[in-house]
Amino acid sequence: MPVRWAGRRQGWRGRTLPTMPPEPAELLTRAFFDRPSAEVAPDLLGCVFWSDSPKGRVAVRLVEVEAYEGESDPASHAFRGQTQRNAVMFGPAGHAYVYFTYGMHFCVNLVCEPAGQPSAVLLRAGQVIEGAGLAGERRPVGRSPASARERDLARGPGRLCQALGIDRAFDGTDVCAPGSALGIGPPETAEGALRISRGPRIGITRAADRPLRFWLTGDRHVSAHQRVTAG
DNA sequence: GCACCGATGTGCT
DNA sequence: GCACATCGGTGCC
Repeated sequence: MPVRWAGRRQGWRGRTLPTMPPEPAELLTRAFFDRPSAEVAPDLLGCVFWSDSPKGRVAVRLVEVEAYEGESDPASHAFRGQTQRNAVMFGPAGHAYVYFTYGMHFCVNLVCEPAGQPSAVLLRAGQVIEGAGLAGERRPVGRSPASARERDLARGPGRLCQALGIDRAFDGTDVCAPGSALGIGPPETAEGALRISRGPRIGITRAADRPLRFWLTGDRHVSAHQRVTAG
């Protein structure tokens, strides 16, 4: 009998895991996301995030995330208060905040903490574990070798959204609700103790020293180079 | 492998 | 205007 561990408030790292079913049938609960983003972020590593469309499902195993806080975090979109663009960040936990950036890319975050306390975790990179064919169709055909193309399918926040077909239409999607176009579940298999590194966030200029980026140590699907390790 | 740069839309200082 | 939670190409090591 599988333990309903996805419903626990705490993360599961360091615990002995029960045998999981082959399909990620269980969803992470809203209580899981109802915590500070810096606590949620490392617990998301190894989890399975997916999108459903008429063409099928694409699922990734998350390998790199970044925590963004609210008014205390100058790098957060919520820092200057609520606008139409960032409204979802000010809503309840467990919803997807999708924004458009650099004129051509989307990024997806999962909102943490209760309504009125804006914080979120940016999903920066993953390993495609289901629907690689569909993900490849959505990504431009490059000249790279096949192994690099597999690695690059969802390596980086813009690529991850492209592979999963995520755009602004997904803004506000409840990832904790069964049947949503976006969903997230616990790791598919007991992975043992994951080796997690942390360091400064990427691509920001303000509060660039805070170590709020988390990634799986040594994983080749992580987006940027793993220069800085602080634990 | 690494550095640089242009493409592009949106939301602000 | 300009800064941006980016990416893919080119050129060089």
